[in-house]
Amino acid sequence: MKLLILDGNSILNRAFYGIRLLTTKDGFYTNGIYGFLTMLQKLLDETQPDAVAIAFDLPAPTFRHKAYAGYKASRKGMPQELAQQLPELKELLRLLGYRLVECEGFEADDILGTLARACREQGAECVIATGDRDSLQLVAPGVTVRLASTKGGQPQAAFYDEAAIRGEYGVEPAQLVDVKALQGDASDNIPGVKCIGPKGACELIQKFHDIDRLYAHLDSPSIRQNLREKLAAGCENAFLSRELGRIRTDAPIDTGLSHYRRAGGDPPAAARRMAKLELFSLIKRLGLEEAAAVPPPPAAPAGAPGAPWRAAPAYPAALLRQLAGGWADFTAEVANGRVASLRVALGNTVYAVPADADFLREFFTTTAFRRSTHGGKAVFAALERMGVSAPPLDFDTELAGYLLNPSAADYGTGRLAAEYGVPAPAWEGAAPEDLETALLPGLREALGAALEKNGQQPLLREIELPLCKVLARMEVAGFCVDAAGIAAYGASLEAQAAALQSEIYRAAGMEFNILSPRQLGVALFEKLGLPAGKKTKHGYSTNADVLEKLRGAHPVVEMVLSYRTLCKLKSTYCDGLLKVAGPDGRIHSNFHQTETRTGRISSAEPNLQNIPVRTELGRELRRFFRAKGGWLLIDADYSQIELRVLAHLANDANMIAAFRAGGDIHRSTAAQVFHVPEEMVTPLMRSRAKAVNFGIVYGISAFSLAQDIGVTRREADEYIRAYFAHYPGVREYMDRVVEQAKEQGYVETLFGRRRYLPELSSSNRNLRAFGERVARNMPVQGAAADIIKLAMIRVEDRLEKEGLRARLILQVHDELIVEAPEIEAARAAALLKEEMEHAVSLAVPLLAGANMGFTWYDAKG
DNA sequence: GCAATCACG
DNA sequence: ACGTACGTGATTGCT
Repeated sequence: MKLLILDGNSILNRAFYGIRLLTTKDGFYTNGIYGFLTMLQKLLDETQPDAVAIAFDLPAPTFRHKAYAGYKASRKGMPQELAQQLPELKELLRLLGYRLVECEGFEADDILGTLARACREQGAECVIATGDRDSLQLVAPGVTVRLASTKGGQPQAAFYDEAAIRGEYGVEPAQLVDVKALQGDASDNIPGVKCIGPKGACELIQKFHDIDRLYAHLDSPSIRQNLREKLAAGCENAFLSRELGRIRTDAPIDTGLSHYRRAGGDPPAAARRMAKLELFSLIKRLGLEEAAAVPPPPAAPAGAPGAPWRAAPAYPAALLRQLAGGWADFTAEVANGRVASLRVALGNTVYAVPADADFLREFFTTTAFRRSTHGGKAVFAALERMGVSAPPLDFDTELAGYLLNPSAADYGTGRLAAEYGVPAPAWEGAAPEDLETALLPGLREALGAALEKNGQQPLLREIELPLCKVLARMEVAGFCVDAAGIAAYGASLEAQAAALQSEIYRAAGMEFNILSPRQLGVALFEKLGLPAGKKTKHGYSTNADVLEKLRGAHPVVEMVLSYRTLCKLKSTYCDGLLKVAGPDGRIHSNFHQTETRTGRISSAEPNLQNIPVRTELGRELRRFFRAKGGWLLIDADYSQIELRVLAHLANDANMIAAFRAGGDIHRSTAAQVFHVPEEMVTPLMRSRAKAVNFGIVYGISAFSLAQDIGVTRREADEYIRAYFAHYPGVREYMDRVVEQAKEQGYVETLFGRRRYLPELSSSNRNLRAFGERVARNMPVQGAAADIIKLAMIRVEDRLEKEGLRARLILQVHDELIVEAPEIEAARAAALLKEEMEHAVSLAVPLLAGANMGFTWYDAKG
């Protein structure tokens, strides 16, 4: 028999402070629960116990409080973020079948002691898991303590048996209580003897065995006079401390060890509770995925909700007839980039149909029924490759999940079903792909209702669903590249880097890996003795900001900066892009539609939204992004879209007037901030004003603005003050949006795109400040994202309606790139600019500039 | 798998 | 007194 005993409060504490704050989308903290259950699972794996007892403190005072009024008096209560997790954790543990032990008047420690004693008396083995060294006094033959701690942020665990304690303290476990009697314990407010620390206490107990004998031999010549005086003065405290520190072994609890075998519980209910807490990775780790699904209601007549499901083959024509007037909830099987078959859920049957282009054309264009799937972009991409053109879908469960909460980790069907309470289809032994299809009707209804409640249906219908198709077309189209040109450019970068490398070694007087921040730190700050600035977790910071300040200090600094640039361009861009260039000579990025928390799209594998442009060397890369033979690129970008959105949202008369006047907004801001007429604005003033404008959108602080533009904090303060004085509407708007976010728990864009901000109710001020900045920024960045999405939809629509072959190939947040046959280019450019500028109507005009060229380099202004 | 760095808007 | 701009993705080094 082996019993695992957990010190519940101690482990929960460790978990809470050891793991960064996690919350559900509406702000319930879960990091302690997550950490506790992860740790418990690890303990079970490690110790393989036959039974488990989990001890918790009760809030009532214990005998220790009665014996000593100061006991734990200095201890602050649990922060509210932790306290709210405790009842939830206990309930989860009960549902998982664990036995919790609490005892009025006693602490968890005493429960551990009592159970450990029961194990010894009954010849059972016992492992105590805790984060508290006090329990080490319980170590005995058959009783070990697994002590959890954190070392440099990393969780550590140490096993203590008798030998380990002798090794570390030089005393027997039972003597530790005497050590503590002398040493005291600040965290429990146990006094001990003044001026005696851990070392002195151990030495004395090693010599005298316990405090009784120590005080009996206080006149011993081996004790120095001033130590003797301190001991004498602290005598009463020492004996009181020992009583406070001694763990009791007689708490009135159940000591029948077999009663702690795991039993009962309700794992499915536990899994559903975890799903509500959005602890999906935990569900997976505990192997409860199946159980997490909401159980189907009891059997019902075929076709009714809850009736058993089945799979069946279907004739295409018959299926189309059957779907008429209703919804087609489908999944598509894509093979070799083509749609091979469809599965359609209808009346508790999943019909499988082989797909050819004719059937797909009918299925995806008929107005006889509505279509919904999970992740339609892949379907549209496959249809595009098959030459099937289709209107947008009517629903998409993945996109709906994203709109309901853009901060979720993923949008898997199982996860969404658990979160939104969609019952699992009643289907024993179903194939996974059938099961997913069968889940879709219920998911569509639940998510549709949630969207409706939020007023987000238009956002789905008018933006995300049509955009999904545009993105698919862009992915399939790709961007033509000159692979040979990239390779040659890469070879030249490599040669430059190699030359620079030897120069750096010579200048530094040593060879090391320049790309290793650690080794570079040693070289710069230890070998060369340059003044170290900021630090990172691992040592010196060596980022560009730090090195920039050291430029003049040593010639090697500038070389390191150049070396980094060259390596970055070579590895990320040349090597990276060549790796993914397709056999068609084009690069096909993936555009992620459910990735960002603001509503932007992102680009990956490869990322084409971060191709260098700010420095000339990097910008050269854009010469290798080109139009195919006989075609041209058109690059159009919005001018100051975020500031224009801000002017509109804040309804600030001055800012609106500035944009309507059509001048240079940064110049006009500079004139206001520096109290000079516009003609007197210098380039430096303008660039500082530009930084202020950016900062405002990001939720500025004077410190960061000062850092960014290299002025004192006081000056930055003054700029911000002047800014708000001249744009009072902006200040009012910023205050209003934060206040509203705190009331509602979320912010939203003009179009109803939401982001929940649990950070705003944190007791951590940094986190709260972050939440406030996000509250100011998201409605601006998000609305700009909404606007360019609308523009993309309208551009593609117009190009198709006007019968042009030109098409969108890339979006870079405020910039659209179209590839057009030369003969269409002028028309396409005009159309592009027009649709971008008229995507929405704001209080200020939207302006877009368009350029043409054979390469991206030339087309970008 | 994470931290540090750096590319973009 | 304290930490400090919003949103991404890819690469490298290192545990």
